[in-house]
Parts: sequence; C-alpha cells; structure tokens
Amino acid sequence: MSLPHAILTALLEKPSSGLELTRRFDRSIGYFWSATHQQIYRELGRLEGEGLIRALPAEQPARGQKKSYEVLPAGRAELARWTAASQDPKPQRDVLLLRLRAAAVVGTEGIEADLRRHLTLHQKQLAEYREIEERDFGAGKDSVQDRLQYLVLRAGIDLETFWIHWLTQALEDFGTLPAQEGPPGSA
Amino acid sequence: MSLPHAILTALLEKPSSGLELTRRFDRSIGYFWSATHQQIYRELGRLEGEGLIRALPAEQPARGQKKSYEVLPAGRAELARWTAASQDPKPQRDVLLLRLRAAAVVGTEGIEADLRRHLTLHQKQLAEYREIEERDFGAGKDSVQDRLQYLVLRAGIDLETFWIHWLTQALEDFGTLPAQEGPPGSA
DNA sequence: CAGGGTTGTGCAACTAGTTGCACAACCGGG
DNA sequence: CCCGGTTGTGCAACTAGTTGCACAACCCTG
Repeated sequence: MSLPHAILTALLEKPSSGLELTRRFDRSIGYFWSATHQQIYRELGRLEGEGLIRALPAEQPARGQKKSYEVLPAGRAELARWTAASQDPKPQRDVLLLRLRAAAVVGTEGIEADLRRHLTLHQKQLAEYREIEERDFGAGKDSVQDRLQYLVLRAGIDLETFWIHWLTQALEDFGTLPAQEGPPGSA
Repeated sequence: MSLPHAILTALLEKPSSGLELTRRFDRSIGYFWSATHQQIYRELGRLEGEGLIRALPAEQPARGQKKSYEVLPAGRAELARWTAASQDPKPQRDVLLLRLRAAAVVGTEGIEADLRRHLTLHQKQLAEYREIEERDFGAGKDSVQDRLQYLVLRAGIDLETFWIHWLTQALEDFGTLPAQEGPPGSA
C-alpha cells in the first residue's frame, strides 16, 4: 500500500498532472518506487475519490486535456500518519541471486554474460546518481529537506556500489571455476 | 515468474513435501525469495500439471498425508533455460526510503523509532547469516556448488552490512536535526 | 477416549502490479 | 488539409502475491 503515498509525496513536492508524475517516477522517486502511467492514473482517481487530493480547476476538463492535482489537508494527514507508522521490512526478492542459486544446481551455462550486463547497468545507474549528487547537493544545501533527500540518495549510491562490488567479485570468481555444467545427471 | 523456478531449485537440491519446502523457504532460499505455504502448494499443483515435477509414489495419498515431489527432466531443462536467459533487474522498491522522502515533506515525527527498529532487525539478520557462514562454509567447501552458494550468502551479508551502515548514519544524522515537523503549512 | 495442539494440505477472495490497447487533442510538414 | 508523430488520459484483462480460513490426520495428556 505504498503507491498512493508515493504519489502524495510527489504531489506535495509539486502539484502535477498524471503525465508529469509519470515522468518524475522515471527519475527521482521512481528510483526506489517505480510505477507505470496506468498505475498512476488509476491511483489518482482513487485518491480523488477518497478526498485526499483534488484536481486543480482547469478550463475545459475535456478528454486529452492536462489535469493537475494537489494534495488536500486530509491527504497530508494521511501521509504523515503513514510515514510515522511502524512497518516491517518486506522480505527481499532478488531474481539474480535466485538464478545463481539455481546455477549451483543446473550449471552456470550462460549466466556469466548476464552478470556482466548487470554490472554495466549498475555502473550506469551509479553514474546517474553521482550526477544528481553533484547537480543538486552541492554546498549550502543543508536544510532539513535537503539533508533527508541526500540521505535517500546516499542509500541509492551505496546500494549500486555494493552491487558493482559484488558482481565484480562474482565475475572474478567465475573466472577460476572449472568448466562444468552442474552435477552429473543433468539432462 | 520466479516462484516456480525457486521451487524447482529447492526440489533439485532435495525432493520435499509442501511443508518441507515451506520451512526451507523460511531459511536459505527464502532469504532472497520468500513465499507462503499457500503459494507453494498452489505452485506445486501447477508444476505437476505442466509435467515439470511429479509426486513421489506414497502409500495412501489421502488428505492430511505428506506428499513429496521430485523434479522431472523437463523441469530441470526449464530451470536451466530460465537460469541462462538474460533478465533485466527489476526496478527497486523500498518502502523505508520512500517514507524518508515523505518525511522530508511532512516531517520526521515518529520515523526515528522505526529506523532504530529496522537497525536491530538487520543486525539480527546479519548475525544469522554469519552463523550460516561459519556452520556451512568452513574450510574444504570449495566445490563449484559450494562456491556459488557462498557467493549468494556473501551478497546477503554485504547487503545487511550496507543497511546497518546506512541506518546508523541516518540515525546519527537525525541526532543533529533541528526539532521541527516539516515545512510550514503542515496540518 | 475426549480434547487440544501440531502437522500437513489446500481453496477462495482480495490486493497490487503488469501488459495491451484505445482514443482524443495537438502540432508539424508535405 | 490530411497524415503521422507526440502528448495526455484512461479502461480492461491478466499475473503474482497476500490474507483468511477450512479441515483431515496425528500425537500427547488428563
């Protein structure tokens, strides 16, 4: 139940239309909570129905017209409540680790190339974060908001760094593996 | 589409009944691919229907009887195919980071306690991993299988270490935050 | 041997996320 | 002026995961 709160946060940062939200979910917020435009429109409808946000009065609310939303007091209150509420961390789900575990049983055939591909993807992501860091978090950005957002960015940077590290390690390890396709008996 | 493959992997490691699988998903495999027993039973049914696994012949297959499954050649082939196939990393989803971002807008009221709670949870998890490391990966465990599984465990250890690090940092940071509940205008 | 806990299997309903598509409005060039 | 691309909004159907519950069989204890 986090998408509505992600949207509330985004709208509080800046009232937006569905498409603008979609774009922002492709950067910033989307880095740790992704969503498609279909999800976003649906959720905007719900949130409006619940009275947490409202459409900014536009001229003709015709189809194909931009429609911007802003957060109502009830929406802000709900977000504050949710933010403060204690929540258990969700159990991790990582396909790559799962695949590696599977590879231990059915053989490592083919997986190495994908590890390499993931490595470059993570490097690209890290570079993107670094760019944001330099652009948005230079000197003088030490308001509470800035510091909290920077904390989040640091998490992203450190996570990518971890993956790069781990993947590099893994690939090195693969280099020293005897060539084999898993235990005897494989089809 | 990863749960069936997680199950295939687990069954290849050792043929099991639904409940045994459930238990193993609470440790080992479940650390990076969790599943409830309901999910597992449903998936076992599907996999059997698709001819990827089969129930081991038991005495009376009555209700309330244990029913063990083993992987058929087609299942192993499917797992090998899936393992080798290139897959994009799924966009991250992390509620805690989202909440922090929200806190930047609606105030940090209440979130600190939960950060602390998460910190101890991650410490506990790390300790568990360390235990497994000592127990299962002492000297002499250097078959290909062992090394791959150790690689996966290392990822877990390093991830937990990252979170502990980051949370500690965040809490320190919070200590130096001026007491305020977000920007003016909050309800 | 009745009652309560544990083991073991499973269905049904719900929620969240994904995929595929539709369609209006606008804007530019041939 | 019409044709194709882009912008913008949205529905419908599907897939995966979660939650709640049912119920049989076993096992132990009073």
